[in-house]
Parts: sequence; C-alpha cells; structure tokens
Amino acid sequence: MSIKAHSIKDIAAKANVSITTVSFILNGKAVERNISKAVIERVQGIVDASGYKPNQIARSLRTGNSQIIGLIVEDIANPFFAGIARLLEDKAYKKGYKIIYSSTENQAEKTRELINLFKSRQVDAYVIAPAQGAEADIKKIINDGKPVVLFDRYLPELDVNYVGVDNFDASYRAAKHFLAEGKRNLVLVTVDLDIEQIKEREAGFQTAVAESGLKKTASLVIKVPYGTSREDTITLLVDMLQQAPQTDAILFATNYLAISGLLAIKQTDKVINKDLSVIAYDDGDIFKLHTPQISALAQPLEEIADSIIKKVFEQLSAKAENTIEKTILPVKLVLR
Amino acid sequence: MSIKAHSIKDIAAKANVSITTVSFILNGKAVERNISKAVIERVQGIVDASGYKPNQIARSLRTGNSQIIGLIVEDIANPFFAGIARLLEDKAYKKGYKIIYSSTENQAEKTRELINLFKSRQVDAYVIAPAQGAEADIKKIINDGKPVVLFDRYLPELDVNYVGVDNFDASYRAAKHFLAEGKRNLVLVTVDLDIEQIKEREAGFQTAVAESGLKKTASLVIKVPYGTSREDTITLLVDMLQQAPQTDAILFATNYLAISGLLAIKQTDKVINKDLSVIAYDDGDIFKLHTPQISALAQPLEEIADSIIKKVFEQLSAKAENTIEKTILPVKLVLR
DNA sequence: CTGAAAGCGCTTACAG
DNA sequence: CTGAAAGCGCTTACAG
Repeated sequence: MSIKAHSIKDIAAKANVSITTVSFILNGKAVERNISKAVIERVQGIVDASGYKPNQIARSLRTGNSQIIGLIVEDIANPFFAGIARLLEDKAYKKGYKIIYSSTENQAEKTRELINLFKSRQVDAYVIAPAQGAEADIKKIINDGKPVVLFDRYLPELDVNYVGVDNFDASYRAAKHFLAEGKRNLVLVTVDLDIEQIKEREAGFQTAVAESGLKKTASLVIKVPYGTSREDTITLLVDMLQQAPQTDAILFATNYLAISGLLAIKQTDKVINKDLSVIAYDDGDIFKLHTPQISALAQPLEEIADSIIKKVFEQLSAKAENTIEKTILPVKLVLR
Repeated sequence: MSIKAHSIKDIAAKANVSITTVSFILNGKAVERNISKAVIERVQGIVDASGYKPNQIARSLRTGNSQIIGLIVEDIANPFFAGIARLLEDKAYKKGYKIIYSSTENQAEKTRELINLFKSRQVDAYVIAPAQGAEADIKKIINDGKPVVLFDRYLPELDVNYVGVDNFDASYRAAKHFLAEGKRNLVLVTVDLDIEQIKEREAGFQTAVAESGLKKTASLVIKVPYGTSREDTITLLVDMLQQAPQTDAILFATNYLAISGLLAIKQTDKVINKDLSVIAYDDGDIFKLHTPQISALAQPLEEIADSIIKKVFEQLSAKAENTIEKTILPVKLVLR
C-alpha cells in the first residue's frame, strides 16, 4: 500500500525537509540549488512511492501560466477542424501542453465569450479559426502579450500570426484544369459568407475563367446562403442543374457543399466524368470512395498543424522579437 | 477608455468596499448577504465597465473544482468521437463547463498518463472511452469521488456509469436481415481487439447465423489485426473475397474497416447489392454518398451524448446517492 | 546545502 | 450591512 500524499507539504513532512526543497527537486532545479544527492533520492523515492502529482492549478496561480492552449474553431466535429485538433493535441502533448477547445458556430459573439472564458482560465496561447467580427477581441488578447495564431480564416485588418492556404491559387488551378479538359460551362458552388477565404476561392475561379477568354455568361457562381439545410441545398442545386443543363464542370468551394452537390447530382441524369467534371474543396475518404472517385483540393493538414504549433512555441519561448508571420501553404490538387 | 482591473482587489479599491463584498456580489450571494442595493449597483457598474473577469484558476484552487470536464477518447479526429465531443461541448457549455480532451490511441499507458494529468488539473468529471487495461486507474479516480462516465468501450470488471449501445442486438439484426434477403454466405469483417464491444458485435452475428441453421462453414469471421494499414487491410480483404467467392453478404464491424472494405470491393468484380449485400457499423455521409448507398448500423450520437452529460451532472450535483447505471441504447439499422 | 515566508487571486467561516 | 483574515498548493527571492 503506497502512502497517499496530497500535497507538497505531505512529501516534505515525510522526507523531513522543507517544501522549498521538495519544490526545487520536483522542478529539476535540485542541481542548480546544490541539494545533496541523498536528499534528492530520498524525496524522489517518496514522490514516486506516493504517486504524488503537483497540483497544476496551484502552480498556474503562482506562475501565471497554465500549460493549456485554447483552441477556438467553428465546429470541432468538422473533419478539417477535428483533424487539426488531433494533430495539435499530439504536438502540444509532447511539450507538456494540453488543449481546451470550443466551437463558435461562426458567431463573433460566441468567439468573444470564449476568448474571455479562456482568458479567465489563463490559457498560455490561443489558436483560433476566427469568425468575422472578432477582430477587437483578438486584438485584446494580443495586447495581453499572449501568443495568438489564427488559421483557416484570415482577418485582413489584424496584424497577427496566421497559417492558411493559398485559396486563390487552388481555385485558379482547379478552373484551369477544367478548361484544359475542354470544359466551357464552369460553375462555382460557394457560400455567401463574406470571409477572405471564400472570396479568394471565388476570385481564383473567376480569374482563370477570365483569362480563358470565355464569355462571362458561360461561367456561373452559385452562392448558397450560410446555414441552408442540406435538403434545401440539394433542392437548390438540382434546380440549378436543370436550369443550366449545359454545365460541364463544377467546383465546390466547401466540403459540405460538395457532399450536398454530389447528392444533388445523383438526383439528376448527369453522369460525373462523362457529362460533368467535379472538384471539391477539402479532401476526404468520402471522395475517394465515391463512384466515380472525386477530385479534390486537399488542405495539407499536417503542415498546417505544424506551422501553427511551431508559431505557438516560438512565441511561448519568446526568443527574439515576436515576429508576426503569415504562412500561406499550397493546396494540393488531387486528380482522380 | 475603460478602467483596467486585473483582480478583485482593484474592483474593491475602486468601489471602496472589501474584496469580500465584491466576491459575494460576483457570486450572486449579494441578497443572501443583505448587501445594500447601492453597493451592489456600484460594484456591478465598475465590474461591467472594467470588463473584469474573475480568475478561474484562483477560484479553482480555493474551491477545489475547475468547471472543466476531462474527455478521453481513442482519437478525437474519429468522426464518432468528434461528434460526441461536439455535442458534449455544447451541453457542458450551457452549464458553464468546458471540455479538455485527449486521445489515447487505445493505449492503457497513455490513458493512465492522461488521467493523472487531468487529476492534477482538477477536472470536475471524467468522460472516458477507455482502453483495455485502464481499469485500475479508473478505479482510482472513482475512489477520489469524482464523477466518471465511461462510454463506447465497456469494462466489465468496473462498477461505474456506462453509456453504450446494444452491439449484440445490432449485429444480430444485421445478420438476420442478410438471411431474410436470402443470403447464405455471410462474412463478418472485424478487428482482433479483445474488447467487449467488438466481442458482442461478433456474438450477435454468430448467434443469428447459428439460429438460421446454416452450416458453420458457411459463415466466416475475418479478424483484421488492430493497426493494420489501410493498404494492407485492402489487400487482405481482396484476398478474402477471391478465396471465398461465394460470399454474398458482409457486415463490417467498424467504420474504418467498412471504408477499407468498400475500397477492396472496388478492386474486385463483385457488385454491391447484386452479388453482395453490405452493412457497416457507424453511419456517415460516406455511406450515403457511396454508389450504391450502403446500409449502416447508426449509433445514436445525440442520445449517447445526452445520457453521458445527464449522468455527469447528476453526479456533480450529487443529489441522492450516486446511483451507478449502465445505459444501453439501441443501434438503428439504416437500410438503403 | 537548506528553509521561512511572501504572494498568486480568489472564497468563506467568523466576527461585529 | 460589511470586512479582516485564513487558507487553497504551489514557486521563488531572500537569508543564512
């Protein structure tokens, strides 16, 4: 039966030393403090035997840092964010950090709340896929001196670390690919959100079309209102396909739009790869398994997570000035 | 410009009252403490104007609870766990709780570590999809008196709250369905993990087959070793299909096996719904989008999350005795 | 080589 | 109606 020890005091009492000594040993400062080998071993032995773990809360209160990174995304159940969450978790864990997460549902109000909540929890760093309108709140935490890394969503007016992908280029290449295939009636199915990411996805598409010299009318941009249910989206897209039967290529600007879109196409007599080329943003098993397989613009999850965590720890260790940096990673066009 | 206030002391000073008074007002105990209306309003005004938020860490240290629920799963990026995580987050948030998560990769060792880490962070409750071998560690936190709810994975030797689904019944019904379709060469593709959940999935299948009076040899159970890569799994399943060409129905015991399995079937000349019926555990868009659509055994995510959170808060409010309860929810067989 | 003591920011039993 | 003070479990500057 091991001796229960609930606090550093118990350990100190058992070892007949002060809590100061125990604390130094626990924090690996025994050598620098010239604590005798005998004492170190005695204390360490008691700590091991008792299974004592320092109370992180007390430590946090004293030191001001929590070893926790706050992660704020739109929806943790979204495969993109879930994937990032997992990778961040792994990488943070290796450095002794844990992750606390929350979903904003793309609401600035909720984002503000979460930031405040995280602040009161003394998180050491923030990783945020921000909703529009959260600029002021994010500015505040930056001013607090805490590391902040934004990702996925770009907020142009904020001078802060950002990790994202080159959406313009991705859409541009997708559209170019359609054109090279000989397609002439391209459609972009996108969402009506006024966020940089989405705007760039449209701009890249439009630019490629413009460069091709196609008449404007030959290309079409459908903006599905944010929050439209899956059924309504499908109805809307089926209608579109019927009204524009000449459509021969579709780029879906988001993953969930692609899923609705594929379900919509199933309801028509259009055959993918025969009547219609399709490319979807954000790759997943779902596109690999689809018959036929669907080409996709794959965000480099691993690289994104790497860049985020690298930035976070750079800032946490605060070596040199905190150089603000925008990292733009390339999207991979996976043709199938 | 609002007045910055970093601690309760600042507020107290500004309002010319003691921190005691501020604390009571902040915690809604003003009335019960008979604090004058004038003071309440003055303090509240200052709090609002300054944007002051109490330091949760200090509060935790003092009160012993953190308003944090620890979530331990195999892999937060797995859609099932990500979905549960999201639902738990929502429900917990409404009660002022946040979630901290970690992935175990199904290792008991990692589970132990995480439990200790969470303990040192003073989480108020644990929600765990446990790895085999974590029994002793889970027993410890139960003895600490913290609410613990296990889900997904069942640990028979532990007398603890559990929320899961009726895996036996689900497999049983799936196999019965195959038999009712006239299928006579059923295969179960499962994983070689020695966990209750998986064992039940096999038992339900075998029982249905046995009841049908089919010769044993007519049914086949393939156990893919845990951790086999997707490619190797596919190879293995393609081989199986070639060696047992009479196979006319396959039940996949996990989501990822189904995905590998569907990819494997694509490599053969078998046509689903013509040569072969397929049912997969854990529904998802991926099966709805597949051509043809794949029938699935859908876990009731929402109900699972509901049951978990209900149990957690029941125990947190500790009304009555902590009645240990096993909740077994039915799986829905979605035929397509 | 080691320890007493202050202090992180709260909550709350006690006193008036 | 309100406040002084103890204490949650640590870390660390200071002293010897």
